[in-house]
Amino acid sequence: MVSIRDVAKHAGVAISTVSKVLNNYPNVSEETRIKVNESVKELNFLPNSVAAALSSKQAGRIALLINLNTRTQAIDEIDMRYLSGAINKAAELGLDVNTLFFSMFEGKTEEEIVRYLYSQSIGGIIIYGLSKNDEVLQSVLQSQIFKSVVVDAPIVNENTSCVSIDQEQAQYDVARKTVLDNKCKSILYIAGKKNGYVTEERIKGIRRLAEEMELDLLIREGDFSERMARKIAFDCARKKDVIVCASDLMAIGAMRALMEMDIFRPVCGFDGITLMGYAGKQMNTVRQGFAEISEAAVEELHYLLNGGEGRKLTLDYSIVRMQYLDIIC
Amino acid sequence: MVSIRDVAKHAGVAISTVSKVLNNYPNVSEETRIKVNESVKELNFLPNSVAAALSSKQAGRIALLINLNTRTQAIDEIDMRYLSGAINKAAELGLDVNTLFFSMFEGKTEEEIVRYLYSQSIGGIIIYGLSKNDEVLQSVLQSQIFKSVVVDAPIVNENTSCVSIDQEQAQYDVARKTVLDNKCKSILYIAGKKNGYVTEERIKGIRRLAEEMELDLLIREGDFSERMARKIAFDCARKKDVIVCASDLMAIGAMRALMEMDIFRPVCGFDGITLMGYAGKQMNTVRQGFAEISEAAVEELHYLLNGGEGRKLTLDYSIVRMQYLDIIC
DNA sequence: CTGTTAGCGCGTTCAG
DNA sequence: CTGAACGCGCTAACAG
Repeated sequence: MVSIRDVAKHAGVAISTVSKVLNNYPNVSEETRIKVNESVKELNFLPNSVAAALSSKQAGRIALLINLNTRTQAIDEIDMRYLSGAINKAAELGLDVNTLFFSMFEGKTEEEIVRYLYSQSIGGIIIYGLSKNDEVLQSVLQSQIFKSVVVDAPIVNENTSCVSIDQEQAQYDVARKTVLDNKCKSILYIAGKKNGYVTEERIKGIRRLAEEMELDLLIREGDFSERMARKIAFDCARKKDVIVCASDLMAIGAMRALMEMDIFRPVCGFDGITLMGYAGKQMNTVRQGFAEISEAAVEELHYLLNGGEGRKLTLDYSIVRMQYLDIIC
Repeated sequence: MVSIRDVAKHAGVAISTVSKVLNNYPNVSEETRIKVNESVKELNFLPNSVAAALSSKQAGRIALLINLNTRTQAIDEIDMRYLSGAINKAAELGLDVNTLFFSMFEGKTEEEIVRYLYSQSIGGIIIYGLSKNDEVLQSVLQSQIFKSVVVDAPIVNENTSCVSIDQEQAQYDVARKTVLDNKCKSILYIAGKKNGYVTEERIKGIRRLAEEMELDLLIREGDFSERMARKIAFDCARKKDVIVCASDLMAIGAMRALMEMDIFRPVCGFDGITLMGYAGKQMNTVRQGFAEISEAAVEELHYLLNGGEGRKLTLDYSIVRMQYLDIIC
């Protein structure tokens, strides 16, 4: 295994000089910089990230904290895209990644969690799927011990950024398109989980639309569950012209109910997951680029780790019509 | 941050003694062992795994190599279960995990891959979804530089174990049950991918069944694709009594075709994924415990890293009937 | 059985 | 602008 020492010897300079070149420090002459870089290439040197982490004390190691959805298991797709987006981007930026699940911290205190992260020499974390009920993780964020990026939850402080699409506007847009396409006068809105940050934003969006277009609006809580959405649709769909759902999964549930009741109502969803293809219908949905969101989160964490200050980032989305052939081909 | 030095001081012993206790080395008296353990608890000490990895030179760091299925995106569920099973078990055993995707190694040479793994101080790898076409990864395994566990591919040598269910028997079992339940005389078998290790085993299973029960057997390659399976079913389903598919996803495709053709044929699948619920029908399938398989793989790697020798492990499976209500409730 | 010592590979002062 | 020297937290020989 070729180490930084070998490179130094080969280039005829000191170890620290090599280190400076590798980490793009200023005080190195262009001449030696080139010499070192050549040696690096010739020897195929790749710095040992473990040693680097130990030495520089938590600089390039980050943790991905994922809230695996064990109840509604069908939406692994979202977590998987988050994961692969983050891991790929991290590799690109030279960050080491540690994937962790919320379940590993169940019943643990804030102190225990912090200690564990310390023991892994972790300097920054990205949190996916945080809800208001995760008090312990919330206080880890508040403590600001780690640089953090929160996906889809509005938490910002000096060391914490948040990344998300504009949920309010997206819900407004997709619902508006569906309403206009079908000339509706009343809406059944099946909302998400009670304490979800995202849920509230989306409700604001649908409320704004209803006001602007003077639509009759009925809101029910679907808890992001297909089954619940199905039940709600059974109970309320007849009375309304269109069904707007806060997730694709719930949209599937609603469509099931409509098919069983043998009535037609336009339905729209939210997320743009592939699973949609299996419902056998087509509909409007908000396509969130989960991988892209995750990549942005890693970049943002990288920025924080390099001294940046916490901020709120808003990403783009698009309204698309999903249909069977789009997906399977 | 409390380090091993603090523990040593607190317990009134040398640093190395603490290290020995932590790693369960033999030459320590029961007395000091207890003393040290008490100090560890009092100080809430958690060893820094990065420093340990650096010092002990690749001992507790393993890589998960996952072949993300980008074409048929619907089966993220399987990879997700593999991942969570492995990560949880690794945490339990005190192993550090690095999650990597095949795509990160595309176009890379064996040497580059090895160097990268070295740079991460990785001592062992687990490979999911390896096929005969992945020549570079194959040669990494052959080189035996890393202790390895291969899931679902029959590669064994001194430093490599493989873990899998008995594919041949499982295919035999699920098809047999379906045939007996429906009194069939002929089978359409939609097989998997051409160069898949698993595909061949399953074909053996269906062949054995056909011989034993004197059934007419037609085999077609479905490439694990829903769309391909749908097409095959369109072309061949009428002529046969039952459709046996080498994956749940293909079973969905076949069922779609049957519905469109408005004919009935019993269908059986393989995997037991949740996605099945969305097909709206019920059928027999082989339930593989993906998380359990993955846990076993990590345990096996742990065994190899501690000096064990490569071997072949076969795990259990069950034949189940999947149906809508099972899944959503 | 215990303590001392020397690294692991790298980052980072601080003289020169 | 360069290089020697120290330390990160831990493991592993070796001495005592």
